[in-house]
Amino acid sequence: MDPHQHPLGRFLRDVERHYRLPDDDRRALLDLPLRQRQLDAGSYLVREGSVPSVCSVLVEGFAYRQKVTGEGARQILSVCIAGDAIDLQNIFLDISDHAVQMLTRGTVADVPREALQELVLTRPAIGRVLIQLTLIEASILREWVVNVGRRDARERIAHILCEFAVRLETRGLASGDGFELPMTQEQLADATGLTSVHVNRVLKALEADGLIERRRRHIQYPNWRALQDAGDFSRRYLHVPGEDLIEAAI
Amino acid sequence: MDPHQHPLGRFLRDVERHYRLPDDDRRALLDLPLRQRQLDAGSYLVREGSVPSVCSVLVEGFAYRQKVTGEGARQILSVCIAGDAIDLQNIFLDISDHAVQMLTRGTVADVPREALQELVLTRPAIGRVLIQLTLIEASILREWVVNVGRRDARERIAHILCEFAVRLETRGLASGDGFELPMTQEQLADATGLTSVHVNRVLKALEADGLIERRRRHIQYPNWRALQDAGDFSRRYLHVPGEDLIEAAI
DNA sequence: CGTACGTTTGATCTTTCTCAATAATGGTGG
DNA sequence: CCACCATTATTGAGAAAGATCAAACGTACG
Repeated sequence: MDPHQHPLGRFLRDVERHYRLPDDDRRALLDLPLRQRQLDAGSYLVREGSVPSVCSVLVEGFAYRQKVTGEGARQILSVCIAGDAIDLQNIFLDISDHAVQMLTRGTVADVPREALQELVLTRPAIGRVLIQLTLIEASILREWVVNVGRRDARERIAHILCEFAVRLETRGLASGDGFELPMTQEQLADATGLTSVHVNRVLKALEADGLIERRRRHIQYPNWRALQDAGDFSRRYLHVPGEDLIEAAI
Repeated sequence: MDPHQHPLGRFLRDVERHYRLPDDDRRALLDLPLRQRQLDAGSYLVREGSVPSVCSVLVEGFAYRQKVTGEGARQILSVCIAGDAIDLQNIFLDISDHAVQMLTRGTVADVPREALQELVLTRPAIGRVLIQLTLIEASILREWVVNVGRRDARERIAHILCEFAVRLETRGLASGDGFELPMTQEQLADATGLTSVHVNRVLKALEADGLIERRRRHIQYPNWRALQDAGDFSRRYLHVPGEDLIEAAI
């Protein structure tokens, strides 16, 4: 069976890149009951404070996690791309501590919470790999704390662009030396703890310095090495499987 | 058996606050092979890039997670308190993406990685509750991204003080309206993305406004409600068990 | 009792924010 | 296909939060 036909195909490919599943475990994941939904940009997948009953996987499009402060400032916490499980958080926590919203139009597959819980707890291979995915998300959050806490605006923007590039490429959603940035400059600002005005100026500066090229939202990096340096970026925190070698080779 | 006698006693009490374990699972955790170590402030529990072979539980004292940028700036990612498991991250990830260092002198109990892995994967109740703990850590990280990304200095400091107060009190390590802050102002700065000079000024301002009182590192908050407001603090993200009620009652 | 570390204070400088206005851009109904 | 509208992007000028630099002051501890 071609996993691309299945709504969870991209998710499963990512899972198995991290840990190869026994046939019956893969089968069990593919046989999970699910309901697909088409969603517009801006629609909520999870609301802060809600009690989730499903666990969604992003089939197509982009989404983002988000929290709003008492003063109404928004902080974006992560960007989900096609193939990401969105609510691993909520499998075993009863109240959502943050919101998830679609960034673009897209498709999600909702899986009943209990069904996934059961697979995680009774099938060691599935448990292991989903824990791994959860831990990688936490690793990315740690890097975001560093990004927002200890890097200046230029480094922050360069860093987040590098992260996108690597994550999209790993998923096969971008090729070579460029990608389509799925967010506005305002959203980029909310992800980096800056204002949209400043993001705009930094993007122009990066462009002026030849670190990126832009046509609308399309970003290219003619000098990938230089962009990584500008963003103090190292892919280690992404825990991309099989890339310890790459890191060692550089 | 009095869990206080056992090195993992505090950890286990915290675990069971989240999810009550069957007797044999509790037994299995207590029977885990472990080696205790006494450590000085500053000693490393985990180094970035290392391949961990043990999973440590903090028995006594404080520790902190940390990452250093290319420019040498340090960002503290979380503070571990007695009873915290330190390397849940590293159970299923092979290379550590950050360092963990003792904040004070203290004691840790090292558990072989494989032994804990096995318990998590074969005993659903243990798997469930350790996943919960991992997810709560991720929730705290999200709040830290917000803190550092979208709050001003005064809010950041007030917020982290509130977080300490609640976490320490929950563990029975602080009582009523005060606690001993286990870190220097410089470390507080590294946790909040500020400079130590500015942290000092903000602390004085909070004191001048009657939000905190200080004697050395001892912090008191005569007006707990006001301190929470100043820090835009809500305990929801800490997922303290049984406190949905409290939140609802306020 | 001196040394090292942590805290406090002042003066100045930078980065980034704020406010405000203008220009592109994409989508929509006629 | 075109005019119009709502977003989004861009630019400028001034303000502010926080950083930096430098020095003095406490306090614990060997």
